[in-house]
Amino acid sequence: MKTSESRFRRCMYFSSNALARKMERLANESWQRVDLSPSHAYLLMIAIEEPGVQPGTLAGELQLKPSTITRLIEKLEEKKLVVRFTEGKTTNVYATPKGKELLPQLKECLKDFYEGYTHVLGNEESAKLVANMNKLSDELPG
Amino acid sequence: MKTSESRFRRCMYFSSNALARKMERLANESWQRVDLSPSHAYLLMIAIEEPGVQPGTLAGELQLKPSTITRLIEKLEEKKLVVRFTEGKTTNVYATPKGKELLPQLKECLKDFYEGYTHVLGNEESAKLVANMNKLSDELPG
DNA sequence: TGATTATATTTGTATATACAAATATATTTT
DNA sequence: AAAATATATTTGTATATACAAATATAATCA
Repeated sequence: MKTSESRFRRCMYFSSNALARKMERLANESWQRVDLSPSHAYLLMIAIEEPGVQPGTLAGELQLKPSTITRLIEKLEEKKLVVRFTEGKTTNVYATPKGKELLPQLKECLKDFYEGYTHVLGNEESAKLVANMNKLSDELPG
Repeated sequence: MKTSESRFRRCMYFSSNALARKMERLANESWQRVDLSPSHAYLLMIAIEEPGVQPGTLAGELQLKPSTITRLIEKLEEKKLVVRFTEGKTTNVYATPKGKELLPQLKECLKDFYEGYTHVLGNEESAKLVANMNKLSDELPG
């Protein structure tokens, strides 16, 4: 059944969740080539472009909770794609050479992903949709 | 950091996920009064209004996978809010009297939830946003 | 009618994320 | 400088959902 045919087609709860899951699925496919989940891939990209970035900053950029960031970094460390140095209360995250090598592939995946969804609504409409989702997100409590 | 300030503010992956999580949070608050998660509450509402509804139908209406529906029903059965009768390959789900009693409260929660987000963009813009999210969802593969 | 295929549901396991509490350090106040 | 407070991160645990395989039944075909 299509979302637009469900009895809850006017409910943002279902629409936003259904869309997010579709996007998750699409993004997973896009980053499968580098064997990373989308969130891991985005985190790695930031760590490459912003050496020494701290978990708190990553949480802000990725719109995730600090505890989630810790878990993401752990996995990337296991894969030897980033390293973490803790000094005092702060932690700095750096991409390893192995991680940095992935950058061109990561950018390719990103491009594929964007193309995977922008063609549906077109460039302009997609941008508007994202902007409205952001507006709502930002003005909602929490 | 606001979504609109993140370096990925133009990326649907983050926008849709961030919005869905905000909605999840808001919805959880709305249905806390009846001690149900939003998905459980919506499932119960359908079971009340459509006695004997089958898991497959619920999956379509709620935009969730059948396996997820099974898990939701299990929990509602534990709480004695629905019962399930299996005959052959089909299963029918019915709200119990205890479940039916909740209907007025469920509708109240639903109303609160809607009000919780529609005021941000206004009625019309909210409707448009939902419609666009549905359109994208429906036309995406998967 | 027996074999094959299709449909409906459930079960075992995995992923993505969050909440709350714990830890550790830094900053401010008195 | 000691006490109180604030900040950054991690850890233990929980939730929501999905995937893949298993189970069970029904429908179709040969």
